[in-house]
Amino acid sequence: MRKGEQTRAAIVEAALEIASTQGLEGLTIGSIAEKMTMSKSGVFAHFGSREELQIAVLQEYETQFINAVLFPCLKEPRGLPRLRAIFMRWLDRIGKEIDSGCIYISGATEYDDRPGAVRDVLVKMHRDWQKEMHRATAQAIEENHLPANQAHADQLVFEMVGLILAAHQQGRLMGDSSSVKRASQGFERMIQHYQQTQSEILSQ
Amino acid sequence: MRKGEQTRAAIVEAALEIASTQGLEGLTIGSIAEKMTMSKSGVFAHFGSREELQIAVLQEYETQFINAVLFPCLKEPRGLPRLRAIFMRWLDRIGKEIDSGCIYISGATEYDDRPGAVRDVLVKMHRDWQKEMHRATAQAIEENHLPANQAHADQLVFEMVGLILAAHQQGRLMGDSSSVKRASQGFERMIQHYQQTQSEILSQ
DNA sequence: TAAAAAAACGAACGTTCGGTCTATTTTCTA
DNA sequence: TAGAAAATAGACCGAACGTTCGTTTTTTTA
Repeated sequence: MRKGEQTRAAIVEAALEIASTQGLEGLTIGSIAEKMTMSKSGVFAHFGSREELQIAVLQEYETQFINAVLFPCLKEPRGLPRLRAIFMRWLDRIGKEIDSGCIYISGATEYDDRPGAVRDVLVKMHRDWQKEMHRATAQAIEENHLPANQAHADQLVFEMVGLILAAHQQGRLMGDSSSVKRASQGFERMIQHYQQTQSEILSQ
Repeated sequence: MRKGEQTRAAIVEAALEIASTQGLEGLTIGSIAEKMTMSKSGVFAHFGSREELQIAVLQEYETQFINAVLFPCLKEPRGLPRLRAIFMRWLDRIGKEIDSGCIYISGATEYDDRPGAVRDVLVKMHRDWQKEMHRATAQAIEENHLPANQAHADQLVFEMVGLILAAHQQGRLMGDSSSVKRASQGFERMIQHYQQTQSEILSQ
């Protein structure tokens, strides 16, 4: 019904804010209730379990992530321009999340060894996102913006993930204000290297 | 006294195992007590607080880490050989920790937004380790194994951190069995690139 | 070997957690 | 606008948490 959906959406939004700083594990029904000035049971009734609530938060994050990072880049030309745009928007978002935290990243370490529905959803989201990155990279190869060796695509995605993770950790834990710049420099250096490479290094 | 120190060391060891899989936050005094077949209060008395216990676990991890990763590499020739040896041993350790988990990495996301003594200790350990990496990189520059631009050293350390983080996440969360190989390929590619570079890209 | 010191125990504490249940209020619908 | 359905409140549960405390057992020392 109308009112219920409205409240549910507001709860998920509040929960996402809490989960960003406290992690999905630090997300408690009591803390949401307080933030919403509602009773615990009122919050709880919208989800049925904490697990469902955590999954709802993850799905909301995914929606926002795709809207903010991927969609605006689809108007860029296929190939390297689009790949670069995606990485830069991703990195830009990480930069903004240095204050708040990224639940994709915190969730990854929280749930990398905790089986269950939350982990399954999280893994799928990571996998889906990396598939998008892989597609953009493969297109850059098709367009001859990068040398024609599909084996490079996985490696490129892997290294992009690394640059993002480093930017997040160095920015948040170590207080390194130049971490975003370092990640973008790393990206440009990586692209430059692959463009020069006659694909003799990794194909072997 | 004799017996007390012995028990304390055994507790820390057991705690380290638990923290590896459950994280420093998932480390409870009850779980240690169970593993040690001791009473909760018996475990507790050795530390005085959970925070002290967590710090003891971190210090034990640091000792093991330095012994396993850094020390064996000091007999390698200064410069690139030693730098490469350090990275490879670090990566090798991460590979072994794909089953158990690395508390440096899980702790980094658990405590990146949680002020306190545990975070302070964790930050110092990360900082100290990155200083070691920086030193090894700077020596490689001194030895002319890498082009003479000290500005590169920070960037190299940053990218190495990224490769390690990616190997850990992809291996543990995504079940990617080739993550260690990808990280080592990334390292070699990075070194190769810096060796070719006439330092015109990053110095600007 | 007896006294002193250290180590370990076990019960209980106050608190917080996710979750349940019932009653009441609010919202939607016929 | 009356009645059905949905939403919320509030009291409560059992379990787990870190921590405290008085007591007992074990170890060390004199």
